Amino acid sequence: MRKQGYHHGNLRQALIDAALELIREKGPTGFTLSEAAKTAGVTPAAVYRHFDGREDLIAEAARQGFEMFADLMQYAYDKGQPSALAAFEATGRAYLAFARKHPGHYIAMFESGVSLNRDPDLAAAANRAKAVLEQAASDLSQHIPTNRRPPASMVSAHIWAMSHGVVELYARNTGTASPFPPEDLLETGVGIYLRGLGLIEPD
Amino acid sequence: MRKQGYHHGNLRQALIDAALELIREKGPTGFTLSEAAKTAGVTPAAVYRHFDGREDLIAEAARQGFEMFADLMQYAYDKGQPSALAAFEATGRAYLAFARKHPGHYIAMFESGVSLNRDPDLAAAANRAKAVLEQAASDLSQHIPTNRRPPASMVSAHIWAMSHGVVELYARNTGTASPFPPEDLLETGVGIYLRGLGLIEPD
DNA sequence: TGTACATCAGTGAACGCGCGTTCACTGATGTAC
DNA sequence: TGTACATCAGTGAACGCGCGTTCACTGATGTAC
Repeated sequence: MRKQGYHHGNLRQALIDAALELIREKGPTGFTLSEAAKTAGVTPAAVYRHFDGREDLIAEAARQGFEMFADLMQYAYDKGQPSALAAFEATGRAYLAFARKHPGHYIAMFESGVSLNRDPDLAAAANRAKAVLEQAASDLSQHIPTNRRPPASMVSAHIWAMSHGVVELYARNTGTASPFPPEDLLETGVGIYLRGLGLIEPD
Repeated sequence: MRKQGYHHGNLRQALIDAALELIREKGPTGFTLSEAAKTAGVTPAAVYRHFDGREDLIAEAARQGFEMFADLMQYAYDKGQPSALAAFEATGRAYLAFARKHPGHYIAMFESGVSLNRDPDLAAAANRAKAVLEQAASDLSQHIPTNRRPPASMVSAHIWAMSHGVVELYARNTGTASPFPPEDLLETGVGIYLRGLGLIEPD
């Protein structure tokens, strides 16, 4: 344990990490401030030096998650350029990849019941993530004839919904045996959807 | 309050109803056995005359939910006959309608963390619901040329995922302002998807 | 119909527990002179 | 460099609370004769 602060050395981040691990293991319900403190090797009271309380700790974990999430999707989007289609598909894949790689963050972000509006920083991070997907959807929409073009925000909502659904239903070990790997499910689902938009070839 | 049992008159169902209401209001986290008992006008200990404990009560609420869910989807499926497309679309709409009309049940079923395998009756009810959607997907698949036909269970999983995603992200008052009514979102999303399968006209 | 008895749904008190939070404190770290 | 002091991260004890669960009980309902 490297000491870099006064006593513990970055207890703040250690608490967030402990919280994320507990959330991942036991769900947002199972997470307790006391246990997070214990995991970090510290008294529950020490948490209050860094956070306003239990909710604040979860919110900060969620905020960090949204920052990473937005970064990852932005990176995928950029990497797919200049093809609007490649950028869009990469962004969708980044969604699932993030959920799989950082389940604690994902749960804190979407299942912990924390309000995105409780904190401006949290809201900003969440909006940034949403904006990336909307940008990708908007770029893509340019390739659809105007009269057949759904609003970009609707396309983005469809993809977000399908991604989230796949994560919740099939990318979690919830006893519901997944009939297909989640990645395949999302890939094919988005593929069929894009074909429906007339954006990829029918065959 | 009509008395039809010994003292309370169907306390068992009253407890389930109370649990559903509490789950709807406060989430699966906020639900407590004690409060459900209080709502039903009874001592916490009385719950143990009818259920093995807290988990068992939630599981029973979820089971009843899956029964209704399966019934509703089956009804929608039947009503859409003999058109495979109409049956499929009606089934998808029934999904969202159920989630909107019975949020307590929906949460107990999909967000309470209750394992579908803890009880054979619960598992059976859940499987019945799943089977209806798979049947609808299978009927529909017959209209797709064999070489371009994805497995019916995959189509069913796509629709389930999108429906669940719409419910979780846009049909709940989670502060995330829905850009479109959830019904429209699901309707258009499924429509685009079906077009991608070549099952409805491109225009 | 009336009485004695059996059943069993719900009571009320008690339990041990872990929770989130508060508070005055302590003692290691950092800083001014 | 050395000393006195200020800062403040973390302690440890305490709190009130509501939780799920148990237990011996009570008393209303149902039943046998």
